[in-house]
Amino acid sequence: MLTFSEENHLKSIFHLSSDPELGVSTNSIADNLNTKASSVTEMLKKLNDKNLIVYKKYHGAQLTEKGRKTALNIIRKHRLWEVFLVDKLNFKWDEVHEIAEQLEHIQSKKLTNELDKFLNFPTKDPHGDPIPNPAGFIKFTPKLKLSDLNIGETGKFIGVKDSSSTFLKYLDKRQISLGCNIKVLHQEEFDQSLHVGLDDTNLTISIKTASNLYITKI
Amino acid sequence: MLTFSEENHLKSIFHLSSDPELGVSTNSIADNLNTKASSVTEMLKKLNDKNLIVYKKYHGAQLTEKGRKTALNIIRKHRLWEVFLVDKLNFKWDEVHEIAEQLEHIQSKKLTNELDKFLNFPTKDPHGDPIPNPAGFIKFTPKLKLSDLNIGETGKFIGVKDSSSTFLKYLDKRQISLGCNIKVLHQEEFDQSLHVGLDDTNLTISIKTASNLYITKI
DNA sequence: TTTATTTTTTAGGCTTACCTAAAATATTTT
DNA sequence: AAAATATTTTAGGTAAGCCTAAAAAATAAA
Repeated sequence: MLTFSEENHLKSIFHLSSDPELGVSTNSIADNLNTKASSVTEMLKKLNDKNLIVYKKYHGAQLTEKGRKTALNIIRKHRLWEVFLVDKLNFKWDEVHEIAEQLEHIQSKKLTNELDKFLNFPTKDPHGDPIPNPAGFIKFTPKLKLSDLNIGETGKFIGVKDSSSTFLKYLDKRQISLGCNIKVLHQEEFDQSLHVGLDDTNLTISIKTASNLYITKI
Repeated sequence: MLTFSEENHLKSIFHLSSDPELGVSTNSIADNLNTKASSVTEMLKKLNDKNLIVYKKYHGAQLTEKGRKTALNIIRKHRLWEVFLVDKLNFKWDEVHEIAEQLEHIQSKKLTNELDKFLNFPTKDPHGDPIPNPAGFIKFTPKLKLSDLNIGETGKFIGVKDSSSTFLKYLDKRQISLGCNIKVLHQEEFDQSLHVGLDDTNLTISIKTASNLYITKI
């Protein structure tokens, strides 16, 4: 049985592992968890002793298979609870993260699996992120950003990079919602902002917004 | 914001307060929470400083109005989650307590109230215990035990005193379930065991079992 | 109403998970 | 490759929540 803090560190390492070959740096974990590097160092030693990560002084941390499975189980719970909150309890997609951060630590295999069944085995959370299966398998879809498209191309909006409540609410306001098709019509030279077509309307979005929208080309 | 330990102490004091005039003893709380008296003393001081209880050295603890409201909110969450687990996720009534002990600490007013709505505003948990409303009001029903009935009287089974998984599973096995009517037919002189009528069948139950079944006379 | 027993509190320790400041190591720049 | 900078670790400290053992107070028994 792991503590909340141990679980949070594992989750953090998972999210920060872009290249599984490279170690995740102490500072980046500290940033991610709003703690200090010295606290992280301490925790890395402990997780290493528990065979959840491989940690070499001054060279960051990598998840072991056991650690990865553990992290994915926490992420599975987090995302299932998010689906529950949105689909069953009338929450908006910008309101669920904090609560899921609490719920993800609840220990009960049966609970997780029954919840999964109750929700009809969802494959994505409300932000478009994939939900790992009970065995810890997760299906990644290649992540193209809207800003990567060329003029004239169309993408289907499948996820957000920034999932802050601020950004999510902004998308709501502009009626940009998961699953919609976005066609890049034109790019302003001055500030790189994009004119895009969405359903029957046209709108202008900043390059910053565009680079936070994940899409698949269609 | 209270810690889990603070919340558990408040809940414990609430459950142990038979007479609201009398203080709850340090030892009884320690027993209830599986800790030691010295740990409880420490916590009582802290809860007293936070105006959640009134604590006088050597004279136990009593909840203040604020403490009572806080305790009832935790109990509300606990019981709503129990209903959720049984009604929506196929849990049995003997499987829900441990998980609800975890879920009761989740902080989100909106979550609690939406869950309440989702469950159709239940008034009782799966063991027959009343669910406090959002304002912290709880409706107690007078608790008569089956063992209090006279021969020939009938009671409706409305709750359990002992809610251990062992006892609950035993009741399942004997098909004694919440809401059923039980008529006391005869009492053995030798061991006080009761012959009772339940639906179309007769069965014998020990006096210990009978004194753990709450009923209302009908 | 003393004495014995039980209950509760105090004193002092331990572990976890934080922290700051200083030292050690790694990385980047010149 | 030496110096400057950035990163990471170590050393030492704090608060919460637990513990054991001893002291103090309350309660029960003689």
